[in-house]
Amino acid sequence: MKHFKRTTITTALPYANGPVHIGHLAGVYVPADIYARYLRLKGEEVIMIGGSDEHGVPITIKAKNEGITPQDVVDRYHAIIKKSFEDFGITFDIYSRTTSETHRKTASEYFKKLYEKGEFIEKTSEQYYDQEAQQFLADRYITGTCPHCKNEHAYGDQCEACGTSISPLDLINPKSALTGSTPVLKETKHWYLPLDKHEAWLREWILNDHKEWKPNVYGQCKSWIDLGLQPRAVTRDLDWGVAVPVPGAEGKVLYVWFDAPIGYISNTIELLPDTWETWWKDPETRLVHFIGKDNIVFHCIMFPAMLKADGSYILPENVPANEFLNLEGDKISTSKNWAVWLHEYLQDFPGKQDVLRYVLTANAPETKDNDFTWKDFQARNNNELVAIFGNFVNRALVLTHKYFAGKVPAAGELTDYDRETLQEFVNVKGEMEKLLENYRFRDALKEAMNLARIGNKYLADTEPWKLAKTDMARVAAIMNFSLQITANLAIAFEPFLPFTSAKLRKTLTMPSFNWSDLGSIAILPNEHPLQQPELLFEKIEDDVVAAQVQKLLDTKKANELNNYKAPAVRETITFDDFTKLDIRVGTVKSCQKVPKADKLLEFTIDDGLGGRTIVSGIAAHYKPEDLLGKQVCFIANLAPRTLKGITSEGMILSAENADGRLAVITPLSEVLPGSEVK
RNA sequence: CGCGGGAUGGAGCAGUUGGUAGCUCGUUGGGCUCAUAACCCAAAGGUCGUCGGUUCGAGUCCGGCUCCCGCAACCA
Repeated sequence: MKHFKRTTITTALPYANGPVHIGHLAGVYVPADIYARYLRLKGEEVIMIGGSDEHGVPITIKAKNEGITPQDVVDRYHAIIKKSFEDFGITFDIYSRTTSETHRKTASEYFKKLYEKGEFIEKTSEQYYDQEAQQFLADRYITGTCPHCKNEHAYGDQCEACGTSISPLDLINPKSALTGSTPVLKETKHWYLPLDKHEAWLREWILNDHKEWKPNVYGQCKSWIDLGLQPRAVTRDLDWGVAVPVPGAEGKVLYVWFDAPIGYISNTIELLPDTWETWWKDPETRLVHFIGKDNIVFHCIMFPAMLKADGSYILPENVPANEFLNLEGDKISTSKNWAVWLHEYLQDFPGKQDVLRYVLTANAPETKDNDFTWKDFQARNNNELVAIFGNFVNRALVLTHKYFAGKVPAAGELTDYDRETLQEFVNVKGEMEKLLENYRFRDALKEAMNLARIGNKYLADTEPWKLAKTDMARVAAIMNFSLQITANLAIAFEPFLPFTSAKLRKTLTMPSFNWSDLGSIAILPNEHPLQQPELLFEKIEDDVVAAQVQKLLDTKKANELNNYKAPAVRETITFDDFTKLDIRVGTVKSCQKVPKADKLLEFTIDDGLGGRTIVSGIAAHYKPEDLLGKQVCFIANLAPRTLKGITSEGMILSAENADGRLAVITPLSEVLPGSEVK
């Protein structure tokens, strides 16, 4: 493996139209922080760059909807995001924003340099323009009739009814989603980065030189390159963003995908105004982009093409993109509020940053989409952190305080069993390094956890509490050995669980510590003083996770209601059509469940004409006794139908709610059975 | 037939160049009692989405199909 002098870590810039959630953390920030902490612990030079992405159309839409300025929107979310990262222990060297003056200047100059070098091509095209809103419309903000299936609510890029991709120009009867007005076609000029000209070296660089990239990353790049790269627009007609700094570009800004990655550079400049170039241009610097799977082509193809077009920059050494984290079986969604928000977690679980860090790492979506559930969160805390890690540390410290007054007792000659145990973790440093340097954080964490497992087994097998009656010298040796394992835990967990590691080091009176000590059993000297143990983790009770689940269920319920739109009215019918329907009121004389059918209830209805039998599929919503004696409306002249061997003579009417719940229709006051409904 | 990734015991995940399927949690039984009813040992549980092919031998290679996720607006 190539040796580097220093490492520049970038983390995907969270879009400042909402707070950060566990999906962002699991995909990007937790792994990046583990990597950064690990490298620092080894004494390497490293910077971790972060910031908010604050430009783009959705922010302007959100601002418009709320009646505030885009700046208000990004100020609000930037503050929340920055604070929650800090409290969570993500160790950015800088967390800035793309609305900063430094960024505006940097991005502007970056564009200008490429422009002057002739790295762009100019194209004029016709696009839909909303005269009322005075802006060009993104494809998604144009609706109209689908040319294929005639669905009237197709979007400018795709018809969700028939699934075909379409161009906004094909839409019949286009309408602006912003104002509802009919947009007009208008010519506009844009600058494009000709990715096709970069294809040859990109192919060589990724497909030959970086076969070690993760399969999802490599596969997606290969697919793009094999399909042939197309020029991509780097400017847009919009008033929120970095102005395009060349003549003839009034009212145009840099497109976010061009703008945002330059944020990595401008934030480095803000951090290190004098030496930033070392971190971006020296071939002995390792550049690593931590991102989610949705951002792969931007970081592997487009941003490298931008860097190459400039000519003075290094290219990323790796782009360890993660897959996605789902929440309780459904995908996380900012707009549907289906998420565990970091700032809310920090409020609901004070002091438990490491629990979330642990769960997100142990279940990180490194190779495929994974699922976060509160039940799993509780189980991993109670059965792993508390029971294995916390418990071992507590055992070792309590026993030492009991037998040796809180001072590290003298080590003894190693027995065969001691040596056997040592053999199990003497290589832990090398193993963890190999895994961490290959971005396999989940496995590296498992390796660290294994130390605690070894410790528990060691205590169970050596049984110092029994030997205390006969052989205190051996007990001393056992406790020394156990405490050395505990010290190893403090080092090994620093990248993963920094708060816990700090607490543990305090208890062990270990002000300084070295990664290179990992695997050693001579970390703590004889007579080294220990503090009173405090519990590293505490159990999370059922009611706490139940409350979180309930919070999500409430959200889900609220979403269903918010998203509910009454179905469109059907085709007009004549009065004659209506009179064909014979709707009556009847009284329920008897009602019972139909055997071997989940949904069916069998009714006997007094219809004033001698009674009739009706079978209705509402067993999931009503118990038979709920409806006995009640009056219901039914269609009296519907052709009979046999259900589960019972002939149903009509249909009982009920209304269906958004969540699928059924409500039987009943007259407001009692009428004679058989009365007509008109 | 748009492109990429995924589908492995109850749950969540590993499975490197094809050679008798592993890990953590959970479950069951036993042991221990220093420890946050924690810890240790053992066992049960999978025809590796599906159909077909290559091979002495396939979770692993090839082809068809099904389902999930992502990209093509926004979103890790």
